[in-house]
Amino acid sequence: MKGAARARRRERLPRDERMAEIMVAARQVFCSKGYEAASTAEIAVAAGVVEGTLYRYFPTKRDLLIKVVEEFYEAILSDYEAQLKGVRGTWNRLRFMIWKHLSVMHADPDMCRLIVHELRPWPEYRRSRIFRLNQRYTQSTLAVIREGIAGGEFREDVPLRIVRDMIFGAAEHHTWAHLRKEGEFSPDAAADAITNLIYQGLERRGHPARSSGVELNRLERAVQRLEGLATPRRRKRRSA
Amino acid sequence: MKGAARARRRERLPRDERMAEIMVAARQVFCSKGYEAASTAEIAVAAGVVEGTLYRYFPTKRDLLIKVVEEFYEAILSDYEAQLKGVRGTWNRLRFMIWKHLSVMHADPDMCRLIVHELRPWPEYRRSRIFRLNQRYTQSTLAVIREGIAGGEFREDVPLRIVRDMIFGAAEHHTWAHLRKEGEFSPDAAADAITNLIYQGLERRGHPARSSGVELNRLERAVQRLEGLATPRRRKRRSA
Amino acid sequence: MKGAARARRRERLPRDERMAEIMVAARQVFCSKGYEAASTAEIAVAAGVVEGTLYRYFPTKRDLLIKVVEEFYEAILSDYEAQLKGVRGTWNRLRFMIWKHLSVMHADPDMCRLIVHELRPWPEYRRSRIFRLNQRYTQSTLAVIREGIAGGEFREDVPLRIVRDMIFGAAEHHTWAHLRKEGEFSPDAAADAITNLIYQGLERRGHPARSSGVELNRLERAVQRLEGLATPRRRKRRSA
Amino acid sequence: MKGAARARRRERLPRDERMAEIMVAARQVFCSKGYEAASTAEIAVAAGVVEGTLYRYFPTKRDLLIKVVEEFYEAILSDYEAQLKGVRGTWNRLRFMIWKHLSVMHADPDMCRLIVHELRPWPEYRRSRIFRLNQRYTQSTLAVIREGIAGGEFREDVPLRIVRDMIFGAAEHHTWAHLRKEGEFSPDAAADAITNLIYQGLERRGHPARSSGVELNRLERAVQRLEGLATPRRRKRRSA
DNA sequence: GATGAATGAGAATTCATTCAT
DNA sequence: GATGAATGAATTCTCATTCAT
Repeated sequence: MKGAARARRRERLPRDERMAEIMVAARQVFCSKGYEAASTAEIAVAAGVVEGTLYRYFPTKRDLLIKVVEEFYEAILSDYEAQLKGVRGTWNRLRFMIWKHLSVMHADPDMCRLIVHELRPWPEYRRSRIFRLNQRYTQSTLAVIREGIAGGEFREDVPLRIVRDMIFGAAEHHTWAHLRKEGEFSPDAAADAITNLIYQGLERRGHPARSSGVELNRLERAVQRLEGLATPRRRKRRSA
Repeated sequence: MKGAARARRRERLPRDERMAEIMVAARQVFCSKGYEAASTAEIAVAAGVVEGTLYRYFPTKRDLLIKVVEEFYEAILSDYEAQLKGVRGTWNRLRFMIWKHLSVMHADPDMCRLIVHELRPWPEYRRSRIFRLNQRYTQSTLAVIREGIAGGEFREDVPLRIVRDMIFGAAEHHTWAHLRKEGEFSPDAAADAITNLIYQGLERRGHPARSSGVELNRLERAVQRLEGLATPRRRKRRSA
Repeated sequence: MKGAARARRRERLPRDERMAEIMVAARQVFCSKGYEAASTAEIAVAAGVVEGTLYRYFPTKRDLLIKVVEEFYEAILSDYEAQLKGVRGTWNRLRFMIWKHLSVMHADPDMCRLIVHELRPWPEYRRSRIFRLNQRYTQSTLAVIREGIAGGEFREDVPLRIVRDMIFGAAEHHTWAHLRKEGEFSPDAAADAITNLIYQGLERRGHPARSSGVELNRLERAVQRLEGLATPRRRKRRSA
Repeated sequence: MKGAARARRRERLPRDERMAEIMVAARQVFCSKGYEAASTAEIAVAAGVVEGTLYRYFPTKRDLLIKVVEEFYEAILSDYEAQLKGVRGTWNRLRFMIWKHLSVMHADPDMCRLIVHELRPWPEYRRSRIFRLNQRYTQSTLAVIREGIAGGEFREDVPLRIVRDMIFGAAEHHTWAHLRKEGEFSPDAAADAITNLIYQGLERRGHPARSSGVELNRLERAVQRLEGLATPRRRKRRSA
């Protein structure tokens, strides 16, 4: 054992690779035990290095978590803007953003719990890149709402901040049990329900002059859904 | 000095009073420093007892927090049901529940942060009385929605869980910065906006215009069939 | 062994006694190994308690050293002022102070090394009680000099600070090797020599012979004038 | 960026130059942070090399400090013996040595603190070249005293070691606050005061047969000062 | 009922030094 | 000659909880 350890000792890796290995190990340990319960000793063992080596790459345990989460976030957000471009129609675009958000929480509940319950309450969170990445995502979602307003689908007096809070708050609340491994949820169904509720909640109402607006709106939405189906990428995702 | 301390020491209090004193002290310390950072030593000092005494009343520090929060919750929820009885109209009743929730978060951000960020993530939370008290509050809110449905104001296919998640998720998201002392919000304005959005989102559409809805409905059903043909899985989910 | 340790475990002592025991142990360990090399673990073992207990009495290892040194200092200085009262004559009184200082260094070289080499260089030293205790001792010594001036034994232009620096600096320099256990010295002989040198250095000159000093003084003033002409700046300094 | 770093890396320097660069960097880091707080990593960065390179030139961090200090010492002491030759008269020669010592401490307090507080307490100090260089300086100073004895100016029973301790101890004590950046001092004024005190303390006293010795001594000193003024080098320094 | 002395098992972090490349 | 990745032992301080008095 000791011999093996010794042998291992001089397994030199380029900086980037070692860093990646540590981050993989850290992610796994953090996710399975939570930040506090994860000890640097355990992470080091999982990474196949000694504790001291960790500190050559990350100044503190906290920083290590932050880097791990940043990496995760970047991977997640890297292409959603591109994907969004392929989706047409306000309802579909809105649903795409909501569904995407829910899907991430569904696919990686441990990591999301880590972010939501451990990292986000930290004071430094608001100065972190994660916060900014998150803001970008949020803004993209609100941009869709703004398009809806500009296009006349939505009322003009939409309280954007509240809408944002409703969408992301609902997602968080809805996935709560799942993040704790105490329940399940369907990203699809939830995305539909949230999107519908928000959509109808923001919809421009029939002025006296648009008496039949309600039904027309419904028709419009049906058409939009068809448009959405016509978008190849959307379809792929849907069937995934 | 020593004499005074000695004198103090003999201040025997009835069990209830001592307990109350400890809880007051604990609440103050927990709120100002957070659960982890609050030490039993500090709480003991604030309560004017020694650490050992704490353990005569509360088996663990965790239990102490739970008791403190329970007390807070009970005080908050004690009369809202009575108050709700005095409010008429679905919109008003809904707004009352939302506003009440937001007001508590506005008035006592420290305690709410404690609940939301510290206590709720605990595994034992779902078995705690706080959870059940919270459920009762939640159910009361949903009861208002159900009344709306029963009264014909709201659609019949309202996804109640999602509505609940939107309301409470929105409240949480909206007050996030305030709980961290990094921002402010208006309970009134937020309650209005959330209520409006939810209300409109759930509203049954076009009663008077119902007459001309028939063909449109047929049309929409046709569209839905088309969608179903295009993405079989989607349909399955939707009907789930 | 473990059984014995367990048995020991509940050996409860009043606060003062336990504190005293820890300080005795700490003093011994600090003295024999130096501050840095002394580990809290070792001190705890020597004191017969666990490490945690140390921290119930002293907030940090540094504080522990400070308290240990303070106690030592107080014991040393407690009665020297009384003792000084029993000594008559400037030379004797001066010698007493110097001898006392040297004697302490002779008797407790480890502790003195600790103070001189470890504690004194710390930034907090000047705000410590030790510093003030030391000042008091220093002042008492200078008071003797002042008496000598007042009594006409010493010149009136004695540079007190420099005298202080010479006395205590000499003591430190002279005992240097001894504190390092690399040499010996005689407090008596050293006290004599230092006292004599200081005494003669401060002595007022030629009272009886004063009569013939007049012309010589004139001569010297002339020389000083010459000097002043040669190096104007120098003169300025000197007269400052 | 990376390219530049690579380019830099190949900057092969002759052994001496690299060594010199490292020593300059080390000196700066040691002086500003102290020995313990200075990390080899920081020194390496300051020197523009990697840590490993340091160890190609200096076996340990301790050795590096020693070398740095040795270099400093040699530069300081290189010409003082020559300079001393240009100074005439016991008083002046003595003052020159003291003033020189004080001036170094005034000019380079960081380095002196390093020597006095960090390096000198080390066990290896007495075996280091610095110790011997220092001894040489000390001996030169005592040589001046010996000249004074030989010339009849000083008593014959002068305790040389004590005189040495008084001079250098006084210097150290007097500069103490300055080395800690907590105070100032004037090398000129201090040199005058110390020299005078030592001089008078060692002065041969009027035997009965030399009743007027006191005044003559004063005259002698005045003359000596004149001699000092006649020495060109001395004068330069003085007026500097 | 109250005290308060004592526990004890960590856990994160530091950094001089080595040596394969 | 220079690199720079990796080591690894060592250390202070924390604090909820216990239990003899």
